[in-house]
Amino acid sequence: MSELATGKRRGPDGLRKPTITDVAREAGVSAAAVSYVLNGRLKEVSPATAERVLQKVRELGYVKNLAAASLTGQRSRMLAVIIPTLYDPRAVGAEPPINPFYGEFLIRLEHEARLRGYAVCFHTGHEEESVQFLLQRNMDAAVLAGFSEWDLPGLLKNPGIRCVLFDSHGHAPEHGHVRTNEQKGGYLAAERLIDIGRRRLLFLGAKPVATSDNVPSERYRGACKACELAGVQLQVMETAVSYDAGLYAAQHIVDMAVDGVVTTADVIAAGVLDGLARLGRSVPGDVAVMGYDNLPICQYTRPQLSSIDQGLREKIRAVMDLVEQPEPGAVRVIDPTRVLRQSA
Amino acid sequence: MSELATGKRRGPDGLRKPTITDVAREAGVSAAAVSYVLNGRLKEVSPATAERVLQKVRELGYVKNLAAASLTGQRSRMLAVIIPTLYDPRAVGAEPPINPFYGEFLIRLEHEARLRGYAVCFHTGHEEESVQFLLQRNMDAAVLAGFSEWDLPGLLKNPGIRCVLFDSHGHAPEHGHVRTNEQKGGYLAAERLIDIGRRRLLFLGAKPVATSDNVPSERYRGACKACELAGVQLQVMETAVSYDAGLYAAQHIVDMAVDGVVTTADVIAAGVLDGLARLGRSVPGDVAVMGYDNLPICQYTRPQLSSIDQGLREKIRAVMDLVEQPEPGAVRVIDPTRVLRQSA
DNA sequence: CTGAAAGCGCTTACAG
DNA sequence: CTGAAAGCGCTTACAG
Repeated sequence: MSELATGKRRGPDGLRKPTITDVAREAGVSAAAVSYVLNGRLKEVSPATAERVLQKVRELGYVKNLAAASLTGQRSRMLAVIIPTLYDPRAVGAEPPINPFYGEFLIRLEHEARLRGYAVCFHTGHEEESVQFLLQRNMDAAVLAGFSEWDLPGLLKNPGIRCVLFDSHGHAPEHGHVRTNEQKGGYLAAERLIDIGRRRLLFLGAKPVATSDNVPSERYRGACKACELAGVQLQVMETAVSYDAGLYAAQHIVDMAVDGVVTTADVIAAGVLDGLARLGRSVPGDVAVMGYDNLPICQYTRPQLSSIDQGLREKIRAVMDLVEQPEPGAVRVIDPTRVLRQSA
Repeated sequence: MSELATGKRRGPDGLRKPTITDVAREAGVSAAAVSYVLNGRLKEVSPATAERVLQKVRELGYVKNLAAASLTGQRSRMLAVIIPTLYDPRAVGAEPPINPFYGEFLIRLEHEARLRGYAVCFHTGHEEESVQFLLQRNMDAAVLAGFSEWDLPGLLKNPGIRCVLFDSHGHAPEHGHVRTNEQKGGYLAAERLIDIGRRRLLFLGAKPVATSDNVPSERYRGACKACELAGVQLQVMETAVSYDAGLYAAQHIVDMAVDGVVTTADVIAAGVLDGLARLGRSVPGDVAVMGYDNLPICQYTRPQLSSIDQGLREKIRAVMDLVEQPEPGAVRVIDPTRVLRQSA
């Protein structure tokens, strides 16, 4: 308490963290001069002074307090990632399964962000909570991942928040957007099944609503197009995005006498694979299955999952480009690719 | 530029984010009064004033700037997670595989932290970089995940950083520690293999150095104990923590005529499974395999992986307890449990 | 090239 | 119960 109440942060050794004032005193210059040196405004300061300051910075182990710096209107070089749909809302309370895609996404984004000098915070709360989070912490930008139309308004009409929308749908002309060509992804998945002779296809995924333009719906539309071109039948079944949902769907797949399945996530496909195995069906013999995301788990399943790779690396770079150089209304669409393994 | 230079953050609509001063003016009180209300120090302020302030807060959509608040010595309610070993250092440049365990860890930690009012940032850089990161951003605490003796010194001898060490080894008596009883984990894994009649075991994992006390070494020691008790042979092979490393190890497993494998990560085990399949060996028939971590991928492999569950949920709670109530030198050791599936 | 001053948004003793 | 003042650590015009 006392150490905090005084406003002087002290470590276990009782030492105060050195401030810009300490450095200034030690170097015999003003705090302003130190600030100039630290910010590379070398024309404001003589080389000799700069050298002396740098020397003291090293000696004292001075590190700039970015929270204070951000207060004066500088950028905080901190970035928030908001992911509202991380947990299956139906699984509240227990330990809900997590789509491993988001772990990949977060960690790879942090890597790219760090190279560009940004720190990343992430937040999985909903609407109101996220807005508070962003406003409170003075974030330079927010990466909104997997948002749909109805999640957006609160976030977007708040002043001072620069957003980049990732795999999100909704009207946000002031912000940048990065997404995969989802229609093409759905098309590639269905096309593969058709190419290997399947004629009764099933689309399996979260809310594939034909009237909306969210991610699963776009993929659905792409799959439809492939099926229409080939004169092939496409049924739909809504499921949660989880292994268990896929497991559960297997019975329906058998009942419907389907011979090819397009999923919207590798984890769903993994569940389908196991469900079908339990029911004695062979994959891809009886039913061919396409995953989506091309996660590492595609290698682990038996048979290994054919999947759609969304070009995550490229998307993440596009996100960071828009964070650094905002372009209101910019839309970067990355083309997905098909990765064939054993399941289709 | 101009908007930032003035220090007034404006949104796309040109509105300044309301500050405590704005609220004070509107409510006809001093900024101090608003601060008191906001911080629940209600005895400092009359109920009528409090009501008026709260009313204006709502009206203006005021949100406290936590960066500013943390400057005056308050807690920032922000927490850093540092994970130095996230990427395989050998795989620099390319897109290195990520152990999915860390994604789980991060996401579940954020969930628990959020419930307790903390935001979480994470950082995967090494030593110097991490120290800078923590110092610059005024973090309340750092969760150091997977550190070994040689990574620690720089972080620990810096003033003002409260740390909780997670699955880490090294001398840090001023900080709290949370870990699994790794010896028991190794013991449980080897014991299972012995129980099902295996007599030639192999330990497969990162740096299982018998002289050190890092995580893999502890597990190794546990496995040794089980083998000694049963008079069973235990060989060792060092591998990276990845699917490919496991795949690669399969040939050696066959060459060594081993009939049971203890791994230190589910991803390694997944690779072993596939490698053995390619070589025409059956699991668990010819070789039984134990994973470690009990990740969701244990369900996806064929055969499904028997594994050691490290009680992540409980560990995360312990971490947050120590973040909120530091106890220098506290060591919370969680017992792992064995989860049997098909591979052993 | 250098320093004193004012300000960022917030909090906390301290007088009234 | 309330307000004016000083301060947290930093930055930026603005005089010298």
